[in-house]
Amino acid sequence: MPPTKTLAEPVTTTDARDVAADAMLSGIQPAAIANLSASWQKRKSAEMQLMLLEAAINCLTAHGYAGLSTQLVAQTAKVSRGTMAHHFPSKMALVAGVVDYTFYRRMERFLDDFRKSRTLGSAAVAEATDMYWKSVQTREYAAYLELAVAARTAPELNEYFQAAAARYDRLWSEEMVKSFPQWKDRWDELQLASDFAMAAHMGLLMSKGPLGDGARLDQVRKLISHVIRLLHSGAIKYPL
Amino acid sequence: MPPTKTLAEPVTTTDARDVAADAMLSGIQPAAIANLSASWQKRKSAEMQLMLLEAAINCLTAHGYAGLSTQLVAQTAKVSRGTMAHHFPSKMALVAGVVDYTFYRRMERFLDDFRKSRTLGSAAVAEATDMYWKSVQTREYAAYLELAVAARTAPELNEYFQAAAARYDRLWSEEMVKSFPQWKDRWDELQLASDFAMAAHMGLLMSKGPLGDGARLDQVRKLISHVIRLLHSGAIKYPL
DNA sequence: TCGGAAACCATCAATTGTGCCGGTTTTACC
DNA sequence: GGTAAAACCGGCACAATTGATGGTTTCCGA
Repeated sequence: MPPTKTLAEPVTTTDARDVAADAMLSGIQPAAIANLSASWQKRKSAEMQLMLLEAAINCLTAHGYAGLSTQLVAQTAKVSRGTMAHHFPSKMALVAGVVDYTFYRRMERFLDDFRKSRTLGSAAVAEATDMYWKSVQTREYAAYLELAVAARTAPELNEYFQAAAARYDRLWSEEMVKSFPQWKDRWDELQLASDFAMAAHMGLLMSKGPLGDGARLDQVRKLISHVIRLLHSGAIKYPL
Repeated sequence: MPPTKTLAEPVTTTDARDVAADAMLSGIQPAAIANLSASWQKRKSAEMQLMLLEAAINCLTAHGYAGLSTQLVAQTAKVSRGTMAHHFPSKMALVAGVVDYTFYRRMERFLDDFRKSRTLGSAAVAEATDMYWKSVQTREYAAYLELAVAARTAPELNEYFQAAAARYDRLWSEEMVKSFPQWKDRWDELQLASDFAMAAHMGLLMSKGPLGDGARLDQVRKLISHVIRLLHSGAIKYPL
């Protein structure tokens, strides 16, 4: 197969793309999603778990980690609390499930958008940056943010979160190398650009309040995008 | 006087600097701090309030907003819960107090450090950036982060937080203009640099976990600093 | 088909958090 | 010097949350 082509080519069918995404994502795929293709009991269980995880994400984005209670999640998912206890024995088990699920969904959604429209050269960098900013404004990312902050002060959650983040980071790195072969020989620089994009966009999201969601926010967004392009073009040479 | 020396020099008196800082900070100074100079009863009340606010900040940094309880704060401050209720009738009143106090302390601490060592030209920009990064790694900033995230999903807190943030932003802008007169005629650019610094450093702090506190983190930090310098030197022209 | 496992639900006990009250000591003011 | 106010303390009642138990229905596999 032609290794340099697999990327620019819009791929033949959506199946092929899904397969590619699955191959990339299989490393962090939650068990519940895999079990969606099993039969009745396992499938029902998987569907229920996904429903509960979705409900938990909704609760997280709406009321924050502080406002997250098992009662609220069960109520949002419209199931009894006893049922939820059957699938997630403790609150921590639920939160851990949300961590894995959120990382997975975030990666999946970004890859889906990113692979759909594939431009070439430096324009691809700008487009990827825009897409990342878009992905940061989703429900899943809001939940991720809550968990990331909560993990800073909750030792048990932190342990689980860090492990998941490390797996996610490894996969993300692979994807970046695969998506930007022009940068392949300058790996450190690509990583720097990626790290910068993540940090800056996260901070930008959190600055939405003070910056007022208007022109100021947009200027910072453009600056971030500009910097990433400068990094890509070699105008900012590495190491600094 | 030799302007390049002011940095190493421990300044004449602390009074002169404090007065300058007070003039700048008086706009957001909490009542409790002002009342520190009153007599007995009012002073005792102010001291108690400050003690409680400090205890609340400690609880916030140690257990997060989700783990913040009035019991824990009272226990940390080593006073009875009834006493705390006398000074802060409700939990919300306490949190509101922490918001004001945190903003004030953050500004005060940065200005204190910043005014102490004053270099000139583009070096001042780099130094200010380093100082800001340092200020982001403090206890007060951790508490601020918790409140900022919590405000995203707690309407009542959000209202209070936004108002405080707006006041803080106004003061910060004045300070920037005063501190970087070279930039005075390019106000939009200075504001952009300031907004970028805030957002990027906040994101960087939150990325400490995934980035592992090592070389990767440091590279991003250097990149941020570099961008701000480019902005200052005019190498990145505005508007973008 | 039949025994067992899994999905599902209602409820209880224990803990914790918040707000509010009465009561005591200390300070301020006339 | 005496009265009122404020600083300070302990405890109660109410609500909310978590984990765990008992019991019913539905589905899988031998």
